[in-house]
Amino acid sequence: MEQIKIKLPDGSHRECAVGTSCLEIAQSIGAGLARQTVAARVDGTLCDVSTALTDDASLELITLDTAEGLSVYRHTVAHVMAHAVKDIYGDDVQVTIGPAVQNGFYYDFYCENHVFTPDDFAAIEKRMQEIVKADLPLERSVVSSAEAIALFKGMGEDFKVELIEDLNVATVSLYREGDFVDLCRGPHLPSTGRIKAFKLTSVAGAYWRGDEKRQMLQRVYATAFPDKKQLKSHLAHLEEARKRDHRKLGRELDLFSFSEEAGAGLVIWHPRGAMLRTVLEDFERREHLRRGYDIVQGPQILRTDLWKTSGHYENYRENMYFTEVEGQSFGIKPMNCLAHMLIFKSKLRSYRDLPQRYFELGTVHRHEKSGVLHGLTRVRGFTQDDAHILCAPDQLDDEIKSVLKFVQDVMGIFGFEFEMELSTRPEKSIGSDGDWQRATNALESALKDSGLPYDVNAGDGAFYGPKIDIKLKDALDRYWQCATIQCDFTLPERFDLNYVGSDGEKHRPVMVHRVILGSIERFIGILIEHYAGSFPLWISPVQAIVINVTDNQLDYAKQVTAKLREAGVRVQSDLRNEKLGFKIREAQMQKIPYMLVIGDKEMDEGTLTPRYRSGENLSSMSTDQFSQFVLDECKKYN
RNA sequence: GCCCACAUAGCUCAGUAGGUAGAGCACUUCCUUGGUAAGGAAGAGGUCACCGGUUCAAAUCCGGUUGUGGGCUCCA
Repeated sequence: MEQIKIKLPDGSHRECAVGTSCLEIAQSIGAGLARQTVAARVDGTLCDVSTALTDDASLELITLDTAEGLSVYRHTVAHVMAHAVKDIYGDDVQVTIGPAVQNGFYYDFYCENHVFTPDDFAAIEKRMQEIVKADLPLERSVVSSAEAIALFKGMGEDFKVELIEDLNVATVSLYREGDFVDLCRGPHLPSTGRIKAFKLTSVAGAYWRGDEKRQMLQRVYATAFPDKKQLKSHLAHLEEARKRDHRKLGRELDLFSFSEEAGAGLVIWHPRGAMLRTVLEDFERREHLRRGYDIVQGPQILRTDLWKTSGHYENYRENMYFTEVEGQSFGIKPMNCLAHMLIFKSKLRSYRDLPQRYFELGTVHRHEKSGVLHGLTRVRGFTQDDAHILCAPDQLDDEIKSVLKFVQDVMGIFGFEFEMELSTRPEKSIGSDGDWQRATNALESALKDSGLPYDVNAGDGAFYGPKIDIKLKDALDRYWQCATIQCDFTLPERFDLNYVGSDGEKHRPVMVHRVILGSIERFIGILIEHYAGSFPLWISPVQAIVINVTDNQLDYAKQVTAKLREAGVRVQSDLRNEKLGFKIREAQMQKIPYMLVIGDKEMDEGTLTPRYRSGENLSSMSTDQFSQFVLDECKKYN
């Protein structure tokens, strides 16, 4: 029999007979590997493990412990879910698409007669179990598009027909398991019996092909794992996320609220939340001054004509709030850059004055669509730590580098890791090739300089310039877009900004928009979940609470509280006529870092005994010692 | 904005053949003076989100509005 030569990723080669399947190669290497293998890549093309090798080729076996392998696994479970739904609801339901996603998979169904609810999950899961138990093989076949269209038309699957028509290819592949057949590129597990653990999680609406003008489908979300243990730990992870939900903690810790009367998406900061903000804002002001920024402040409203000049009126009017007084129309600012440009324009600028770095904790209002609002992370009124750097083109490089360093420093302080993305020139854009090149180079060289990995999103930049987006990773491994650095060639042009160069001629400055935390509201939302409400001492709105054991120490406890407050410690007291254990419990639930216990012993010694929220008791110390300790701790971040 | 669901005391939630409301915690008062995650008793607290409709009668059924949740689309 004719032999072929298969190259493996480690560089080694194997000889085998023509027609040997990928799975057989895996088996020849080891039974364990074969059990783990869910797909293969032959000469760079992903395929089923059953694929027969007909020629010399390179082969990579895709195992379940890789992200790709897990995706294949989940994709097969998605088919099983669609299969189960078709079995139960029959022709009432049309199947559409069902891909694997971040933590599981979904399948979109079209159905007019039935609205899926979590009450349906048990029945669907039960049917899925039966399909898994039947261990049906997934059989791949390749047919002409015309044949496939005829097949799906016959089944009344109009969405599949549309998909095939739009693919506009000669042949398509189908996967069949028992009597269920689905259009699919694959690859898939060899049989349904390989599925070990899955769970339906939620149901939601989704537009057909993501187009809001098209049919609304019913999306069933689910997740699947190689074994029950991993599924269980994933569900526990979700539970932990629920516990940390900033909307829940925001209420429990009395940080903020929303009011139906006031309007959606407008945050009402309670004393503790406002203190948290204040601490962050003070931190930001210090850090910006230290790095050569000037603090500025623009008005909340600006004449509508100005928003027409900037182009915002034309492009983002729908999302702006307007107000009219005495026949004059004003736009409530959705961004802070306009006033900053007016500052630059307020006098003649020399190249010697550059760069100008204007920093503003700027509160903006954007009318976000009602459906997108979410706690603090998506609101209609919020404050950005916004700065605009106006510089000469040859200064761009240094400026971007120092912004990136700034981001790095701040993220380190809060204990966030982050990822970065560079977005380059889109097709529709303004500005000269030279400008784009220079700006993109500046961004790229800063990224390289940082020594951190980054992705490139080619053509994903704003129409007015390239940008770097920074996504921070929180304690639950979720990614959040916060910081962004954007080069802008449009606004300096539109507002005719210029400076006098060393040659005595007028030149156009480049503008860099950048935020570090992004929106204070959003950042606080993320911080709450990142720390699960247990803020580090330096940002805790309440750093310590004085707790007396009995009424006997009432006066002394009041003196201690006053003294600590005087020294600059954010302190409160709980002097209620309650048992110590009860007051400790409440302080614990409020996640206050230090509980300062005062009984007769402390009163006699002139001390207090701090209890850290971990439960650990420190040794007794004087009021001065404690306040010094707190201030020293905070100084590390100042 | 779209799809689905939800809205009862400060909080978490009960309250289905339509007959004007209940628990726990929190709150107030009293008793208790107790050393590290809930001491005891009593009391007060609700136009059942809002507007309209059906009905002898609506927290309950219907429509609308506002808000909230899960998604989709969007995020200058």
